[in-house]
This record gives sequence, structure tokens and C-alpha cells, in this order.
Amino acid sequence: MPSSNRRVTQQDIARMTGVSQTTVSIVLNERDDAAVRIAPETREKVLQAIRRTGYVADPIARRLAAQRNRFLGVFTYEPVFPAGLGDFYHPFLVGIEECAESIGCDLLLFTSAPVIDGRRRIFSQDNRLRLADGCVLLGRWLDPQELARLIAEGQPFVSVGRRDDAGGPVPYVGADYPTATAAQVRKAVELGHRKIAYVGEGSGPESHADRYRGFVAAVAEAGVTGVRLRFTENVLDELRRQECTAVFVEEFADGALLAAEAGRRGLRVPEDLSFVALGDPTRPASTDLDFTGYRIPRREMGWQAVEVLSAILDGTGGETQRLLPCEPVEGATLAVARA
Amino acid sequence: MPSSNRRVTQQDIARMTGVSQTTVSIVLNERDDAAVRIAPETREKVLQAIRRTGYVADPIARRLAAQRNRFLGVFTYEPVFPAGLGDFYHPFLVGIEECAESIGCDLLLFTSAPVIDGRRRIFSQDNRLRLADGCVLLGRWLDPQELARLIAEGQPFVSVGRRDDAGGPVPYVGADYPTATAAQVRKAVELGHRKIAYVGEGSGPESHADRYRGFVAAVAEAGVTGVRLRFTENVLDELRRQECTAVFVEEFADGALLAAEAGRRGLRVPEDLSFVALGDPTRPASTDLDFTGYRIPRREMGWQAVEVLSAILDGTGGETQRLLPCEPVEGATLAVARA
DNA sequence: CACGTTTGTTAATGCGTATTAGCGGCGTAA
DNA sequence: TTACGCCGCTAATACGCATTAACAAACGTG
Repeated sequence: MPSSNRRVTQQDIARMTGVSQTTVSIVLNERDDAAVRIAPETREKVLQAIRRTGYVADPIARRLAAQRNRFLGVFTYEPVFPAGLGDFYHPFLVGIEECAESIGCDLLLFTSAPVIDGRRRIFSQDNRLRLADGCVLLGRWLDPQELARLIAEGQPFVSVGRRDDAGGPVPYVGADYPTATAAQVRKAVELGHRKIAYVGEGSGPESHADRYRGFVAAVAEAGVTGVRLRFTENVLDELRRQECTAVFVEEFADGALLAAEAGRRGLRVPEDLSFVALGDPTRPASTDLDFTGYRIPRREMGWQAVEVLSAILDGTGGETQRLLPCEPVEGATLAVARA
Repeated sequence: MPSSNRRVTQQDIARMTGVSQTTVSIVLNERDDAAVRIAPETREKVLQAIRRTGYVADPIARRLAAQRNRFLGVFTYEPVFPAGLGDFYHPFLVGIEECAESIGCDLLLFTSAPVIDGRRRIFSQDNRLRLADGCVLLGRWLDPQELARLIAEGQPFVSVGRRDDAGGPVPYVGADYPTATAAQVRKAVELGHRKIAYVGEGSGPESHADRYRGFVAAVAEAGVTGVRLRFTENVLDELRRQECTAVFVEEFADGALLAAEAGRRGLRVPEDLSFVALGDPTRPASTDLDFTGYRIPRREMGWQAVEVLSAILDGTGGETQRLLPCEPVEGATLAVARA
């Protein structure tokens, strides 16, 4: 029954069935209150018309009127479907989609967010996150200012990855980097390592700071020496000068490069130098080595982020800040320290 | 100046500045038509109030008024974010997102589409596709019945991949398999192949039928023999019995398996047996061979699908059925035919 | 000085839905 | 007969914005 190209509205259904728009709305929402009720025959008439026309409620109007439309937004500062394969963010999205499906929500990707200075913005002309009931924020880094504003406005959202307070506590589902990193340090110490290097920034994004924090704490606890080095041209020289026997790399890809360079210089991995990768590669990395370290529970994080968001929307209480354990990876790059 | 917890509206700004809501709207949209204009001082007053309050337009109301929600739906019969990496559909989605971003639309993933008999349905309780202004349909196979209904209901949509008519012409952006396949046949014939096998179904999804059609036509044109074989346990026996010197595989992964088996039986590829892969792997395939064949312009197809959809929505005419050329891949599995 | 014309602003309306208050009719009890 | 309550439904309104028609004031023009 396609007549015009206009969307079918409740008004249309109403006219077709000879009832009021209100009645259609009531039938649609299955309101069987004592307050408002509809005779079974009327209800059936309306339902038939709905089925015949394929009508569905306009999500926009629905959200304007009822403040909800069963859309969950996904915001990232970068493309959701990145060009590079084997992408770091992919597993998060798998988890997000799975959970969204399980609670019957559609996902809205904010591809229209305006790009200014090379990255997307949450706020500009308008705050499009509001198009959805709530949002999942994805990305290693999130602008603290925008975050603060979201909190101030009371926008329901959950960050994937721990976030520092930004004018208020930020709901998140993160990975427990400190614990996972500390565990690796202890393992290294058990294998006789007394001077361990942390290669990376150790600051900036929370995920970096957290790794380093766990590193520093565990090193101190074990009474061994830890040094932090940036990843530069001559890190390897510095490592040897300082006589480090194990290297903890913040970024997997850097570790791959470093290990390859070590190999070229005649150093055997792990016999001469041990490597520990603190998490999965965020950039494509090619290596033959089976790195020791841990794995970030990305899919689970995505899933739980939606779970937390759902709880927030329902007003069901519950913890809005969750840290998930990382899974240790045995690997083959951590061995007994050279004498 | 956030007084209550209610959001600031244009009405609020209007009251603060002593103008009407209309004026605020006009200032906001920078409408400097001849029809409607605002005095510089008034404009400035309003802008100041906007800056002071940090007002941003409610995107929901904005889109309700515009009668366009600027959502583009993406429907797939499988999860949009598949668990398997290196996924076949990924590049399509990259293109879709890129184009959506360029025209300022958000993407709606129908994760809530009900799964019945192991696959999602477009139609069931309601037609969720209507939530968006228009939709992109993705997948090797699309239910012709559902397709027909979409057409009948006048739903704006575009299929990625050519579709046969289904109660009317289907808008699509597809790959030109016939041409690409025929080109490979000619190449093989030039290299002396006189008996060529097509391994696959050659029917079912349009993409299979199209490949086979191109194959059959080119073989006839060249006056050589073409045989079609199913991919079974003993295809290889059959191939040798029929003395085929080249194998065209519909599905990359099958080709990988077949070539490996050939190797185990002491056949050299391509010296003893040539292989041509008709497109990219839709299933994960592992092989050391650099297959000759062609590449499906997936990203471009995704991009153009959104482009066509956008044209349909705007009422801008233009071709709604496009076939894109496949890029030939030289590879190393097609050689001069054995004497 | 009557009559356009331009300029700056607003009242009214629509977008599609959800909600609330209320209305007419009917049955039952006082 | 009146009073009251219940049932089934609808009119009116709100949500926040964009658009259109209209209007008042200032400004020429003949």
C-alpha cells in the first residue's frame, strides 16, 4: 500500500482505522493501564493497519516526546571502521554490538560529527550525542573538556577505558593495567631480573599512566631497579649502558621494532634481553616473536560498557566504574636473566 | 550560568535578550536572506547570550523540524562487526562510513533486528529500516521476498552488490564480475589454455551467477572448452581426468585449498596447473601463493552505494544501478599452458 | 501627503509522538 | 430519580526548533 513517499505516521493509521492518533499511540506502546484502555477489537484494527503499512514510530519524534528511542550512540574520535585491518578497536565494537543486540537496542555511529583540527568533535553546532538515549565513548584519549561538559549536562554515557575525573566521576569500563603490569614485574623478578626498563611515555592517556603506575609500584615493592626510557633511535644503546635485562614496552609495536633491532645487533631474545608487551598492538606490528605480556579484554570491555550504560539509563544503580582483569600471556620473550 | 537542571532552549535565550524565539533561531542559522534579516546589534545581543549560556541546539528537535533525521541505516544479515578479522565486509563498511561522514549523516546499525532461523530479518514485528532516511543493504545474499517488499513499500535503499529484479528494479552498486571474469579467460586463452574449469556453484547469489555468465560467454567467444565443476573431495581427480590446464575458482578459499592439495599430489602451480581467483576471499584462507585474478572494489562500492542513496533521498536523478570495474591482479598462478 | 518599499521583528504553525485531563455513555446502587 | 463509578476513547498540550506570513516602523517618491 505505497501511496506517497511520505513516511506513514500515527495520524495516517488513525485516519485509516477511524480512531484518534492518541489511540494509535496507546496501542503501539501496549499501555494497559487502568487509566487508559482500548477495546480488543479496536486494538486489533489498529494493529492490522500498522502491519499492513509497515509503520514504525519515528525515532526522532519519539525521543523528543518521550526522551528515549532505544538508540545507543557510539562515539570515537576516529573512524569507527578504520582502514587498517587487524584493528585495535575492532574487538571493542564486537562486544558493544553483541550487548546492544542482546538488550534490543540499535547502534548509532556518529559519523556526522564535525571534524575540526583533524579530529571529530562532540560539541559544535549541537551535541549530537543526544540523538541517542546514551552513548559509548571509545578511544585512547578523550578530550577532558568535552568530557567535563558531558558530565555537567548530565548526558548518559560510558567510557571504554578508565578516565580521570573531569569535573566529576566518569563512568567507565577499563582494563586493570596496574595489576596486570605489576604481575609481570613480579614474574620478571622471580626470573632474576634486577634492572628493568619501562619503554614508553608513562603519562598522557590514562592507559599509559596506569601501566607505569603499576610498574613503579611493583618495582619498588620488589626492591629492584626500574628505569623509564622513551622510545627513540638509540634506546637500545641506553638499555645496554644501563645494563637492563628486561624491557617492558608500553606499546606492542615499539617492542616489535626494538626486538628486531636487538636481533640485528646480535642480541638474542630472550636469552640476552627479555621483552614484556604491556597489552595488544594499537598499531599494526609485524614480528615473529611470541611476546610475553598480557591481553586487554577488549570484547568484554565493550560488552560491559553497554551493560553499565543500560543500567544508568534504567536508573538501576550498580557500580559505574569497572576495572576488568587482563589475561596474562605466557609467550616466549621473558626468560631467566643473564648473569 | 546554569540555573536549573533544565536544558537551555532558544526560548530561554529569547527571554534573556528580550527578543522572540524566532529571532534566536534565525541568528543561529545565520540566515541573511533578503526575506528575513536581523539588525547587527540584535544579532550581537543574542550571540552574547548564547555564548554566556553555552547553548547548543537540540539536534532532536532540529531534525524533527527538518523532517530528515540524517540517519542512514546499514543492514546486514550478519553482525556488522564480525568476530573474524580480515573480514570480507570490512572494506565495504569503510567506504560507507567515509561517504556518510562526507555528507553529514550518522549511521544506524540494526543490531536490534530480530534473529529468526539463524539470520536477521528486515521484516518481523516492524520494519526497523524505516527508522532511517534510507538504508544500505549489505550481504552476498538478500532475501528476494524482503527485497520485493521494500520496493513495494517505496523504502529508499541501495544494495551493495547487483540484485536481480524483485518486483521492480533494485537500486544497487555492484562489481562487474562478467567483464572481469571474461578478461581473465582471454588472458588464459592467450597463454595457450584450451580447456578451462570453473569451480564453484555458478548460480545462487547474483555474484556467483555473474561470474559464471562472464566465464561461459568468454569461453564461447574464444572457442575453447569450459567445464563447470563443484568443489568436492575429488574435484582434482576430475580436473585431471578432463585434462583441464587452468582452474577458475569462484571462491578464493576453495582455490587455496585446491592448490594446496595439488601441491601435495606433486602438481606444480602454475607450471602444471594454473589458478585464477575470481575475487577476494569471503572466508579466511591461508596460502603462500600469490593468486592471479581480480580484486573487488569493495571500499569504492560502499562509498558509491551511499552516494546513490543520497541521490535518491535528494530526489536528484541519476543512475541507480552502477557496476564498478574490478582491478586485475597479475599474481603468479597463471602461466603458459602445459603442452 | 498619500502611497509604495525596505527593514527588522514576531505570531502562528508544523514536524510526529506521548501524556494528561476529561467526556459521554452505560450500569448499578442508593 | 439521582449519584456514582467504570469503560473506551479523544481533545489538548508539550517537546524544541524552523519556517512562513504578516506587521509595524522608518524611509523614500511622485
